[in-house]
Amino acid sequence: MRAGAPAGERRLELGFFDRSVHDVARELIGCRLLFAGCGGTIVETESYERDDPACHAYVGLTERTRVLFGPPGRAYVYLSYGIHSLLNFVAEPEGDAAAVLIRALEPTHGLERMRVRRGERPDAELCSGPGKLTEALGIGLDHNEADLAREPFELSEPAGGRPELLVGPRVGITKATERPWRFCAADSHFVSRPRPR
DNA sequence: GCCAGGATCGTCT
DNA sequence: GACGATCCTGGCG
Repeated sequence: MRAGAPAGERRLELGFFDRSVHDVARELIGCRLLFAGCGGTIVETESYERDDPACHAYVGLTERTRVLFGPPGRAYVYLSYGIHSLLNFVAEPEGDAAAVLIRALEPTHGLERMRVRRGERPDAELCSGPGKLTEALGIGLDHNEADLAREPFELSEPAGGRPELLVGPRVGITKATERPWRFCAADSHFVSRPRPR
């Protein structure tokens, strides 16, 4: 028995990711993401599909985008602005490139370790952004292509019902900014930017 | 509280 | 050689 999933919680199967990336992004809200025992509840995601100028796979198959075209249920980690590692979950059947960017967590597990990695600051800011949460959890480029169904990842369905969602335009991009593919938990105080309304 | 600017490096042209 | 799916700091009010 590891620390983590209490009895009765369902782990996410790889099949969860083998469908529309937008459905995956929506249903990830409220799920729990742990990495080596650190993490919390997913409260903000964005979806990126292949026919989407903001998606890295828009340019086609390259060494960098290979993982996006690969099987669903893998991690896609890349470096943003030369500084921050951003975590994505690959979705849709093999051959269809798409991914969900994990933008924010409500921290619930491994708080002490996350505070050490992030430095002393309010817990509300531990994981309230895509670069922040990878730093808090200790995720880096080394974890690109990692299998999300295996250690050290641990993904599980919401224990209660799914939270109410807010949907709006994506953040921090310059192309296809109008597509409503950002999903937030309606009642969360841990999102990375003002919630859409 | 808000905003402008800089850090830093993998990837593609 | 340019460009980011970001974050933090400092300056100003």
